[in-house]
Amino acid sequence: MRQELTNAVIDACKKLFDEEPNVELTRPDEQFGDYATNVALQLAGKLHKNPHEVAEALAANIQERFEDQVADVSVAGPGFLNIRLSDSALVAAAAQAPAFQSSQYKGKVVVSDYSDPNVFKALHVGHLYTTIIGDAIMSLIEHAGAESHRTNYGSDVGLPAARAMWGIIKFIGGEDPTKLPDVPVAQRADWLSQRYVEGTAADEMNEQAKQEIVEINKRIYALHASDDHTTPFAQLYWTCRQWSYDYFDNFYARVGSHFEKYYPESSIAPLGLAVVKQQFDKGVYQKSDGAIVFVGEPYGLHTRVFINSHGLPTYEAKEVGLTMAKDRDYHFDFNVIVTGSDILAYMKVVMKSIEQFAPEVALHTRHITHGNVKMKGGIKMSSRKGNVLLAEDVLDSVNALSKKLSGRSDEQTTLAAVKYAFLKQRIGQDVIYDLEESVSLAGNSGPYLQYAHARARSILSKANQQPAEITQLEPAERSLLRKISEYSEVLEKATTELLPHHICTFLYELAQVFNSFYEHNRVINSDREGVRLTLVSHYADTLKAGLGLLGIVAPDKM
RNA sequence: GCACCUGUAGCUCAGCUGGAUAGAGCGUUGGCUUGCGGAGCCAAAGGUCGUAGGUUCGAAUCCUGCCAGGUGUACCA
Repeated sequence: MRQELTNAVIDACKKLFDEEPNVELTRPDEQFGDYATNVALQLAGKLHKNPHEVAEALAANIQERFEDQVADVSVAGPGFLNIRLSDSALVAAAAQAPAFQSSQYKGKVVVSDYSDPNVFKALHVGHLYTTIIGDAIMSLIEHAGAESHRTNYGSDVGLPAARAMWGIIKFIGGEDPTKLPDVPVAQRADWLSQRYVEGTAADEMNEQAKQEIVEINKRIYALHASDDHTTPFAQLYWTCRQWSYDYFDNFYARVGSHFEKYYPESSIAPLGLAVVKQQFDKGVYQKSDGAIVFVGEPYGLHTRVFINSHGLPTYEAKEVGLTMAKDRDYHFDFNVIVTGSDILAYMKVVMKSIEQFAPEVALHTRHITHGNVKMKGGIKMSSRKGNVLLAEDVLDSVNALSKKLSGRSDEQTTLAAVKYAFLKQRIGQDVIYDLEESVSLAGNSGPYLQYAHARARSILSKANQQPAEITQLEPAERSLLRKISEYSEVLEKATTELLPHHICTFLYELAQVFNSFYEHNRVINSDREGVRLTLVSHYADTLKAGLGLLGIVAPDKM
């Protein structure tokens, strides 16, 4: 309906004024109508006419075209054209399947990587955030018709791994894998992250430890190169590495995420190294101070090291390897990478270098960046200092808060609260995490929406009549249906911009409209029960669909 | 220094491809429960949209300067 109206407005402008302006139908305040456009204001200046006259002429023309579907076209304010649909047209618009197939994504292969935790380190609130964001973005793309593949770039080599290994060896008093069973299963993840913190501290404070860690770093690469699983050092490494992956899997299962593939850095580094070396020979990369770099200055970027002077690949070379591996494995149409905004500049250099030898790969890669999660007061967390808020602690503390409120522990409510709290904010800026204020269970929150859904389902389950076809609407009913009809437009916007927060904003507004309706209008045992049941049913389905895209369960009871 | 991002109510945020009285939540104050689930509803107070200019019929939204904060700026990720 929206598209038909848009076309009609354009056509009317052509016929009446021989102009083809940019027409966008917006959703105005309800008092003005269902759709509005400012074309008359645009044209008036150009034509040197009074905007009201232009608008009046357009209004009459548009009204003629839609006898049944448009109830009213009026001119208001400085010259806005306000269109009000007839009840039957509104019913039809709202009944449109909430499916939205985007031509941009339909049938396309989209591969993503996000979350990207480091082996040996604990998952902190930042991982939780990036996982939730990444999931929602991929849901949107998937829902738009893409064939999606979610991957996770887990780092298991490099300096952080070396620091952790140093800490492990020091703690157990030597390269002795038989000591590992002493660590209780439930504490493995915590134990590893402690060793990492110790290794990092030593690396920064102690010159001898620093030397040892450089050596360990080389040995880790070497054991991968020789596929060593037998030496004590290798056994220590592989066992602890597996502990980390088990821990990741458990956590992702808890939040409802699933990655079809891990790309461990160890398997990516050789490819990155090879590609960079190969392209070095072809002149893409250059030698500088014993390292291999990409010179970014000609492109307005800066120069970065891809292979360091020890011959080891840096993050940049690994990122080259990862991108090429994803293309090799999936032949993607789109490659989506979700990370914190702190690596924006690096990624530009990496992609610019890839563009030199695989332009289509670089062109089809979209790097989405988000802000950092900060503590109340804007304090930045640091895993190196060990003062992080762990991902699981966030969930556990919200769970405890929820239990205090409702008297029982409910993981679905907890996840809804946390996911929604993170998703409702536009992606890009830092988010402040505060248990009391940010992760709320009331107001504009996930649990509010779950509750709203459960109430609606409860009404439906207690109904006496069957839902009836809507032929005519009372004002409050119309407001509700009007809001429901916005869903497909919101979905389109969220998908086009890859910004899930638009869905949050809409769902909350929708629930508010419904709750207000519900408070003032009886459904069951009213003389309009059948019609209202249809509305409630439609509303509940819309809520459920929207929450589903956000990765939030919409329970029938709670 | 340079580059990028941010600055909207006490707090946390929407609104930003220019448009009709700048909106929510939390918090504060006051109402609503013999009725479909009160995690709810209704209402009030609270804003020179960082600041100074510019463009425009019209600017929170676009442009420029300034102020404040954040991130990045070669062998960490």
